Amino acid sequence: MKVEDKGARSEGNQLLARIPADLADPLFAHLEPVDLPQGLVIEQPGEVIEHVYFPTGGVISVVAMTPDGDAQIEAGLIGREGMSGSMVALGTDRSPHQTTVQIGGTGHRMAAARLREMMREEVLRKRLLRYCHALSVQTAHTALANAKLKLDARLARWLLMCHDRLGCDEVPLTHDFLSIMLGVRRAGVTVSLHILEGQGLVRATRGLIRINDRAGLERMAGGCYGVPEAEYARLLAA
Amino acid sequence: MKVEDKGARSEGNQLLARIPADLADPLFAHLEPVDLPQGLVIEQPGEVIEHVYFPTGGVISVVAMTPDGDAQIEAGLIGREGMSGSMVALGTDRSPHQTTVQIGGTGHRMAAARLREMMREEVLRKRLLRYCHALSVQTAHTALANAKLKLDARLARWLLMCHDRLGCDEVPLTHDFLSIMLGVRRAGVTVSLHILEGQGLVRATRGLIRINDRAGLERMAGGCYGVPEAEYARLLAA
DNA sequence: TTCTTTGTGTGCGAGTTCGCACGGAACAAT
DNA sequence: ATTGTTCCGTGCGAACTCGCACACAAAGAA
Repeated sequence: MKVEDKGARSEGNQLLARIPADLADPLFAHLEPVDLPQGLVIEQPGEVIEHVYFPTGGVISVVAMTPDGDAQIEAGLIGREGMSGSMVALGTDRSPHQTTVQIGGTGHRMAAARLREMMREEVLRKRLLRYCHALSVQTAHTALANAKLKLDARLARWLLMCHDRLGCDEVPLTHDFLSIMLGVRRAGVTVSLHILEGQGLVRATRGLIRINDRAGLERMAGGCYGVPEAEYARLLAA
Repeated sequence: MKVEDKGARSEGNQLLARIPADLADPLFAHLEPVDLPQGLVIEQPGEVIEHVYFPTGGVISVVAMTPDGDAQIEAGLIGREGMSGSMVALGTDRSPHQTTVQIGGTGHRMAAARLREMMREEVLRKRLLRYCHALSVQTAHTALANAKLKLDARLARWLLMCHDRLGCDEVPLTHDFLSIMLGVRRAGVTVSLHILEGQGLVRATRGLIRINDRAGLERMAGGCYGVPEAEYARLLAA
């Protein structure tokens, strides 16, 4: 294996980065590179999870829903900083949520059974459990945003979280997709985007939103962006 | 130690119940019975958690907030089925949330450091991590309820979750307290309670809400109650 | 090109919650 | 019995989002 290989594989996903070499080798032996096309359903509610995914690009979202499926909302956003299937690390093989690829990208996957074995390694276990905590803080603040923010602000927050994970100023999504994530009307998203555009924070064209002013978006999100991100940084960054 | 003692201590908190005897004895040696008066602040955002609490009565709530504290919402409800300080089990000693006693009661507490040691025991670790998962499902569905339900339904859901944890039809709370938990106006709670009362689901008097019709409340909550409860039952009940 | 699909812009009435504000009722303490 | 405090009921205009509906525009297929 060439030196770049290790660098490349470590850089791709931040959860898997900075793992000690003696652990990294067996770990990566169980990882399989995968494509993550937009729309791919990774987990279905109540169904056994076969693989967990470590994105290196793109965005995955966890959607909480009622059993009949007539109400749904995004409860978690996952990119190269995290992983899907965190509940496997918590000792269960399924969950009542649906998980899909929001923005296409790439990543690595591992059989859920392998992950359960690898969790015996203390370094990895600690890291993944801390991520579970960070993810649950994110979900809690989504609950906060859903309850207290108006649409413009929620949209700003969502775009910021997406921007963090993409590492790129262009978010390839339609208003329709966003409206599902935020649990609002498609027309409402259109209007709110105009407000953000009016302030020069973003620029929207057909199926694409370009982030122009992060600081402005953070202001717009009114204190509801940042706490989960800080918690992640505290526990899992460099 | 008398036989009843073990029965009593095991029955009190459902997370600690049904722990094998050889583990239960060292575990309970580290537990200290405590009173949980309404209003007691158990955790402050960003401050190190000294103890984790296993309620045997009453209700504890986890509140997510912005750093300045001018927006806050309940993100988790904990009773005798669970514990406070689950993030200690996930490997961190603090969180950005505030945790307080909503409805006074009793419980046991353990030093956070002791819990970290006890987590080496596989049986306990598995059980607590599964609880972390159940709690995060609860938070996700709170996000769902906050986004999609109107106030009557959210209130119904909240009362149901409280009822589960109290094992008693009387919820001793003021409209003001409820309004903070739900992140709405106090007056809004008053009106919504009248709607529930109008349908004979509850009966409210000064500082007290009596649950009359659980099934009716579940209908009112429109599918947003039940999923986290089922997940808990699947993973942690008998 | 022409047609079709998909995505976006807009309008309007209705429903929900907000913010504010005040009156009255229950309870505790003196 | 009086006072002070907490809690509950109510009203009103403003703000936000909804649900529905339709026109237009851009991209792709025939």
